[in-house]
Order: sequence, then C-alpha cells, then structure tokens
Amino acid sequence: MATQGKRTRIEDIRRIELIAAAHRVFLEHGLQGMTSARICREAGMSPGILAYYFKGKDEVLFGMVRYNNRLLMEDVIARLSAAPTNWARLEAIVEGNFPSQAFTRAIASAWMSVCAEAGVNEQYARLQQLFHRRLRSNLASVFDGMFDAARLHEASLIIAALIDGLWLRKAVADDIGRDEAITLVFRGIHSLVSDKEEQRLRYPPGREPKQAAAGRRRRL
Amino acid sequence: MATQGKRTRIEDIRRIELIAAAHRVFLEHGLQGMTSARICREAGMSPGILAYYFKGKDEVLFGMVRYNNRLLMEDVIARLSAAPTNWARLEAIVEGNFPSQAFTRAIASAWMSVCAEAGVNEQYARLQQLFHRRLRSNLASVFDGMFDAARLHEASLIIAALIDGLWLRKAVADDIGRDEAITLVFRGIHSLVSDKEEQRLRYPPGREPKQAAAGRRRRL
DNA sequence: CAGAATCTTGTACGAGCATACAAAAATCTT
DNA sequence: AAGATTTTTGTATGCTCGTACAAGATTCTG
Repeated sequence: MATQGKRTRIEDIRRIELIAAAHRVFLEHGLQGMTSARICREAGMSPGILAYYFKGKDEVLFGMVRYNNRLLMEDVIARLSAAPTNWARLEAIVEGNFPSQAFTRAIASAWMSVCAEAGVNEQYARLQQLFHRRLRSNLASVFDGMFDAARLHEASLIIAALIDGLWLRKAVADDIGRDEAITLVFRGIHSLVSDKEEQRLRYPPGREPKQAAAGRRRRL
Repeated sequence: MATQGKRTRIEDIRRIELIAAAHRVFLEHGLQGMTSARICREAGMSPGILAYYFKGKDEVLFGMVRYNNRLLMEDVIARLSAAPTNWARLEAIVEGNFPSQAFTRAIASAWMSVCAEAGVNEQYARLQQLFHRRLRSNLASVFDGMFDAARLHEASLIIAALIDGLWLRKAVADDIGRDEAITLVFRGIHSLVSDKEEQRLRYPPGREPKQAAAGRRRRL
C-alpha cells in the first residue's frame, strides 16, 4: 500500500516466474511429481523462496492451473475472433482444444491428474468446470438455431466429452496424433448435424456458397 | 511347495481380502489417499500384515486394478453372451461401461487417478490399454460389416472416447446421471450409423422385424 | 500336550515432503 | 557510504507414509 514503484513489480515478477516454473514442472512430472523443491530448482531459485512469495504450495498450484487454462483460452479466443464463418469458428474451437505442440502424452497425463484432483478438491473442480462450460457454450453458439434447446445441450455435451475422451486416450495409450484427433472430432460433428445444416455452417446465411463472409459473432 | 493343504488357502484368502479392502479404499479415497495403513484398517487387520502377504504396496495396487477391471469385464461378458440381437449386444456394452451403482463422482475420480498414473507408469498403462482394446473390439464386432475397415476403426474409437469423456465429466462436474450418459452415447451411435444399418442392428439378418432372435455371436 | 510352523501384531526406522526461520546478501534511502 | 529495508539462501523441524522386524498369538503335528 505504501510503496508501489518497485516492490509490487519484483514481487509480481517472482510470482510469475515461479508459476511458470511450476507449469513446466507440472507438464513434465504431473501434479504428483510437482514438489516445492523442484519448482524452485526449475525457477533457478532456492528452495525456501516459495514460502516467501506464496502462502503455501497450494497457492502456486492453483495459480498454475489458472495460468495454464488462460493460455489455452486466449488462443481459442484469438482464433474465434478472426474466424469469418461459423465453420471457421468451429475449427477454431476444436483445433484450439488440441494445441499444436501440446497434444503430448506427458501433457495429457498431467491434465488427467488435474481432473483426478478435481474429483476431490472443490477448488480445482470449479476451475475445470469453468473451462468445460466455456467450451460447451462456444460449441453451442456455433450450433445455435440448428437444434432445439434439448438437442443443443446434448450435441455440445457429446462433442465436449469426445474431446476429453481423446485426451484421456492420449494419456493412457498415446496411440493417436493431433490431426487424427481433430479429424475424429469433426467426424463426430459431421454425423451429428445434417448435411443441410452443415452447409449453413460453412456458408453463413444470405451469402452465396464459395464466397466466405464474416459471420455475425454471437459469443466470444 | 511342500504344503498345499492349508497354507495356500489362507494365503489366498488374505490376499483377496486385502485386495478387496484396497478396492473399497480406492473407490472412496482415490489412488492418492490409498495408504497402506488405511487398506489394512479397512480389512480389519494390523498395519504390518500387508508386507507379509505382498512384496510391497505396489503389488496390492496392481492387483486391485486388475480386480476392478475384472469385475467390470465379467459383467459385460455375461450380458453379451445373453444378448439375442446385435442391438442388445450394443446395449450390453454401453450399459456395462456405466455400471448401475457405480457411476458415481467418487468412483469416476478414482478412475481418473488411475488414468493419470497410467500416463507415467507403464504397468498401469498396459492394464488400461487392455481394457480399452477390449471395449473397442467389442464395439467393432457389433459394427462389423457396416463400415469399411477405416471407418470401423474410427467409429469404435469415437464411441469409446465418448464413454471415457463422460466419465471424466462425471469426475469433474458431476452434472450428469447414469441414464443421461447412456442416452448420450446412444445418440452418438445413432448419428454415426445410418437408419438402414441401425435396423440391421435391431433385427438380425434373415429374421422378421418384431421377432427377436438370437444373432450369431462374433466375439466375446 | 509339547514343540514347531504359521500367522498376526505393534512398533520403529528412514525417506520424502511442506513449511518455518535465522542468517546472509542485495538493494534502496538519505 | 552507513544504515535500513527487502530479497534470497540454506537448513531445521515436523509430518506422513512405506517397509522391516522382533515379539506375541494361533494353529498344526506327532
């Protein structure tokens, strides 16, 4: 409160460095192997530093999950706002949920450990639920008008679950690549929506086919 | 080797009791909270007993996962062999993957913790892969003849991933019930296969509609 | 029933971990 | 530059958990 010129800056820097280090450790060793000492070593600092900038390890962990989710969301948001058609929006959502360099077994298994923890720890659960809701509402906004309310709910849930299930398989068996996963999700979408509706996705209403145009954006 | 009359019997009994106790602890506390002491207490034995009958905790854990998977598989196998039509076989597979009393948040989160561990520990991975392969080959046997090889692969993978994804959502958000989950999987199946093919599932070839008959069984 | 084999108990040891903290180093202030 | 403040270090403490083990209880055997 008294000083803001330097103190807050260094403090914020260290906190971010530690969270970023925690993120790297997390992606390599999972939630389980994410020990205080390892985080500090990864950040190139002394083991005691964590207690100086954070109340405890849980605070770092929590910040890390938020950091991770923010990274993913920002990517999807950027792609969404640049998408000209609803179909492009759909591609943005699906591809954004399989980040190019991140569809890795190690990352999938780290992600699984967060989901396992979310089953027990209500704070993690809330973070994941936020994430899930965002995915589903993004999907629903693209599908809007194609189904009645109940089917809309169902379709977005099916696609969201399909995406999660593919991540789970990646963690367990690692028998699927990024492009394959994306193809499978689109196969699922394709079979859920009728051909006529799929055309409406590819070419926004009021425009000729073959001529892409900026679809109205409903949600970010 | 020398004595088999009593020794092996008591030994097997204790091992099974401990594994069953481990299973109960696992379902309640997850892989993380599954401590040696808790397992022994749950089994009504002394904390040291575990080291007498097992080489270490990992052996109990491993046996527990096998025990769990066997329970699930036996249920599916029993339903499968009693199924008169391919459609009934499909119902057996899908419903067997959402056991009546077991589609619980606690159980889902315990299951997630195994998947997370499988990403790191190759032994768990193999167990889960076995499980996944069985599910997919069961699905594929029902769908056989409806798709070409590539699409068959895709369809079984999509449905299997959808099932896993619904379990994951159960762990994280607990916003879905057993019947709802089964309905969603069938919605996915319905949209993947054509109406004509779906009829072929419901009524085996060579039989009149409305008259259920025993379909030939392809796989167990 | 005595002695041996088997089974069970309770405890003790050590490893790994989160956290607290005193001392050292660095930085800022005047 | 001297003193005050902030930042960093290294270590110590206490806790949880897996495992080993000696001693006690039970069952088997002759």
